Amino acid sequence: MSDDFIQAYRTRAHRYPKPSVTVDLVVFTMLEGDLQVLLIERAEPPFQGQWALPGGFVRVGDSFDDPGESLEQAARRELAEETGLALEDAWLEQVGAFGDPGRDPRMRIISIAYTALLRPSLAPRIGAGSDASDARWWPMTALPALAFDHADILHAAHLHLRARLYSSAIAFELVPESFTVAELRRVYQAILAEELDAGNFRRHFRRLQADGVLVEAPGRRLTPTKPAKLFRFSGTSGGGTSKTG
Amino acid sequence: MSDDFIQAYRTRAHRYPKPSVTVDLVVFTMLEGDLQVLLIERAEPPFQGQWALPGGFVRVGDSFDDPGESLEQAARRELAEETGLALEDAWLEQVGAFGDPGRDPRMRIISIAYTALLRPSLAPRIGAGSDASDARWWPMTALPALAFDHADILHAAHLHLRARLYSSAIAFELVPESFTVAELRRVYQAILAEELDAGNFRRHFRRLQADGVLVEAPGRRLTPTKPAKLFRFSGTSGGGTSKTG
DNA sequence: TCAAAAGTGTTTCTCGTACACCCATGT
DNA sequence: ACATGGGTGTACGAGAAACACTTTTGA
Repeated sequence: MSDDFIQAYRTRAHRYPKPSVTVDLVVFTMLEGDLQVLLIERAEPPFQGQWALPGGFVRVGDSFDDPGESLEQAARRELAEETGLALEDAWLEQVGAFGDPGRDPRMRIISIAYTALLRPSLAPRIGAGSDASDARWWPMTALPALAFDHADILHAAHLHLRARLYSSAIAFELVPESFTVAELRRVYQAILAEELDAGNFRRHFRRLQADGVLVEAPGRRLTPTKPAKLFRFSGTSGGGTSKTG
Repeated sequence: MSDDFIQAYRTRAHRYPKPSVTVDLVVFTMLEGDLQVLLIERAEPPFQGQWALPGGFVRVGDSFDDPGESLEQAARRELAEETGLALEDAWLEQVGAFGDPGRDPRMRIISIAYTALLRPSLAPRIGAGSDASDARWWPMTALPALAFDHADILHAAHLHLRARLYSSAIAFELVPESFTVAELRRVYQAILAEELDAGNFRRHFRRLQADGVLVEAPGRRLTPTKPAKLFRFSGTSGGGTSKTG
């Protein structure tokens, strides 16, 4: 195809106004037995002082040499920037696009939402720790009012997580390297937001063990009462990603 | 918030180049016993002469008076334009966002993919009928090479459909007003791309009937052999939509 | 010794799967 | 009469759910 054609096309396309495109992140972790989300306190209007999902603009690139980044790359970059951690292998999946006019009062912004899971061992290192930080974890059971349409996005992300809990290796992302049956069960309970029968969950656990997904790990976890056996995830996958780019 | 602030923000945001945003449609129907997709033959480069998903730019609106359209509105508008039919109540769900740099060789385009279902009674009215048309139905079992990353999008849409088959009223969208057990089964089979045991499917059907989802309809379907009972979907829902806007 | 959590077992019900079989009809 | 597809019944197994129970520890 000719450069002329490309130029003509671009001119035509530019007649239509373009939206800004951002990625928003719903970062979950397990803290204090609760499923928690990372939120940022907004320092500027609109919604000044309210809490919002972390996120930022997708880098598009304006030259032939700079093609810009993919949506998932943008999400991973934002995740690294917001948490201050190197998280190349974090679990990340796209939730969907949110683009209602008026969702941002300033201008038309279409946001691609991603859900990420942060291992609980890393979670305390962001927010809550440094007092100067405007980022902190919020338990799903006690969320503040959210800016923009972020409550909708968070809700969709939670549904996404729930839907994939049993068909994906999600739960193992929210548990220490070695974990007990009860610890994994508490992750399931936090994601599903309902109690699970300990005995029945044990059988589910057994099946995972029989399938080779889980194997025993050395040592015991000292609990308030009876010490519990330890297991670890034996999956070769380092954390899957989703359909889009 | 002040107009000054908005203006300052917009100026800042405009420093970054913006992508174009489109919606792409994966329109399925049931024709000749096969699941089929609506494709458009490209008249211009790039990918001239190849087949692609229908779609178009999201109307963003550039003034305060014109807020533009939502993503779903854009998808419905394109659906109506491409099919030439009034389809306000068609089943439509978002699949996800596709935004890899280079997916369109001309410029950075982020596309929000939607899946739609078109009743088989309406399907023959577009494509194939008028010889001047560049749109036609393609069976999923014999697809042509697709332009851009549309093969990926189509694949994701098919997965989406499969995943929601049993948890949504999808199948009833692809069947006549009254239908037989075998007709519904063939829809399931087309979507799942696998054979289903007729007897077992009948039991699934029975459950739907017991739950009040399906009710008997008057008359009989004359088949090559034994006439079959007719049923109809008794759902009050006119066709659900999904998470985003 | 008592509470609490780890860990085991049992029973019931539902559902998916496989498969054998009867029934009605056009050719 | 017979092939074809509509329609029915049975038998097995996996797994969800409810729940009673034993074991091991710290306090």
